[in-house]
Parts: sequence; structure tokens; C-alpha cells
Amino acid sequence: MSNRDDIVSKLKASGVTPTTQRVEIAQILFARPQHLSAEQILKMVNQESSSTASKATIYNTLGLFAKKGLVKEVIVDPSKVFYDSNVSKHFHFYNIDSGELTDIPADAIHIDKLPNLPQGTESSGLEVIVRIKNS
Amino acid sequence: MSNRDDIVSKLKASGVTPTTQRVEIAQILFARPQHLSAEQILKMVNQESSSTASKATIYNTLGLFAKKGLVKEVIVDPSKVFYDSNVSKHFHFYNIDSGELTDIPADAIHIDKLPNLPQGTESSGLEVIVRIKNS
DNA sequence: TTATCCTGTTAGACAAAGTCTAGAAAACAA
DNA sequence: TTGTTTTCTAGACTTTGTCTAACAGGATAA
Repeated sequence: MSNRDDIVSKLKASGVTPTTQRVEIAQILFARPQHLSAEQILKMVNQESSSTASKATIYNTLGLFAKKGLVKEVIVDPSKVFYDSNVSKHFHFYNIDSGELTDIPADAIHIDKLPNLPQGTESSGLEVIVRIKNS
Repeated sequence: MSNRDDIVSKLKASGVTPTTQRVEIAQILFARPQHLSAEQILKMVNQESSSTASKATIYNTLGLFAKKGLVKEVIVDPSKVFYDSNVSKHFHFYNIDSGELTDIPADAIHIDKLPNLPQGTESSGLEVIVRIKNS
């Protein structure tokens, strides 16, 4: 998933026009399963990459990727959103001391009872976060 | 839990000196089980209450209450932290369209398998958030 | 009573994430 | 080529939250 053509195909397959900036951002995100904040990606694009992208483009692009299901927003840190390049079902450990976010495989948690949703609503995702601290 | 003396006792029982501002904030929070943001509480204190409190005091106080286990921080909205006056075990629905946060009783969700924690860490809370949208 | 301490409160400056706007640049179609 | 649409950009702006340095007020000691 790291070569440019694969990234371009992936974007097209999700209905995202593969512009220079979007491909740059996608290449960073999809290099491996990881959790990055918008500001981290902004720095990475403007250091590691050949081309650059503005703050507005980073935010717009991440919002677009999230809407198209290419990445998943993870809200565990009150100060910033993480974008998870792994969109398959899984959960998270969040270390409140280090700020580190790590994956819990889907099969490591089993939920055998869930509530009915409120009238007039539908599910948009189930999140399980195990907050941990250094002992 | 709404009269002043009960609030004062509650604070003392948690090792919190019951100052004027803290009691004001606690009275608002513990009037009923609810989810309020710091900015909401700031407005409420300076409108509804006899006394007032500054922004810094609101944030300091909510941080103190959270540390003492009087309230629980709920992180579901990327733009603000909610303070939950119900600290007993329960989970949350979060409506991404309305921003509304509602409770799921503890017994409506059953988790029968949980992962081992990473080496050198201990649990600091299990969160389950069911994100919903209007259908 | 007065001085001293300690805790808590305050205004306002500051920081950081994220949004918005208006114009420039690409991309594309005719 | 020209016109139209989409994307990108700088930078102003907003909001939540933090920090600092001064101040207030109660308890205590002399």
C-alpha cells in the first residue's frame, strides 16, 4: 500500500480525485497502520515530502478522507483528533500518561449485549477505549 | 443532593475544601445527573448564581473535581470536554448530528472478554461510546 | 491586635487546534 | 483559446483551555 499507483487507485476507488496534495497525505497515512494528528501530518508533509500542503488543505483533506471512509477519526485526547489509517474493526488503548494510542484487535474484546438505539437514530460506530496509565 | 449542606458534605467527604466558588459549581453540576462543558458551567455560574467565578477557577475546579472522583471527564466531542456528574458505571450514546450525549445504563451492555493490559500499565477506565446519527 | 502564611481566586495574556474567507492556481470542458 | 469548476493557499479568526503574577481572605502565632 506504499507505492504511488496503489495510493492513487485507492483514492479513486473511494471517489476521491487524486490531487498532488491528497496523494502526498495519503502516502504518509497509508505507509502503515498508524494514528496521526492533523498537525503531525502537516509537519510531515512539509518536511519529508517533495511537495507541500497548507494547513487548510490538510484539514480539508483529512475531513474528506474521513467522510469517504478512508480513515477513521479517533477522539480520545481532549486537545486533538487522531486519524487512524486502519479502518477495519478494532478498539484502542489510550495511555493517559504518554498520550500513546495503540490498537486492540477486534477479537480481543467481545460484547455480547448492546442497547437499542434511541428512536429515529442509527448507529454510526461503536467505540471501546481502555484508558490506561503507567503503574 | 441539591441542598447546600449536602453539597458541602459531599465536597468535604472527597477532601475538597468547600469554598464559595466550588460550592456554586458543585450545586450546578450535582443538581441532577448531566453532562456539562466548562464553558457552559462558566456561563451558568455567572448568570444563575449569586456569586461569580472566573474562567481559571472553573477550569481549576473541574480539574480538581475530576481528580477527586466527583465528576468524570467524557471525551467524545473533538472541541470540548464534557463533565459527567454521574460517576457510577455507565456508557454513552453520542449523537454526532446534535452533539447530544446520553447515558447507557451499565446493565445494557455486557462485555465478556477484555484484552490484557500492556506491560507496566494499569487500567484507568473503560469507555464504550455508541456514536449515532439521525436517520 | 497585627503580622505572617497558606490556599484559593482573579484578569488577562497566551497557546494550540481547528475553521473560514477570498483570491490564486490547476484542471477540465467546449 | 476561453470559460467554468474544483482545489489549494495564506492568513485572519474563533474557541477551548493553560499559565502567570498579583490579590483576597481566612487561620494562626505572637
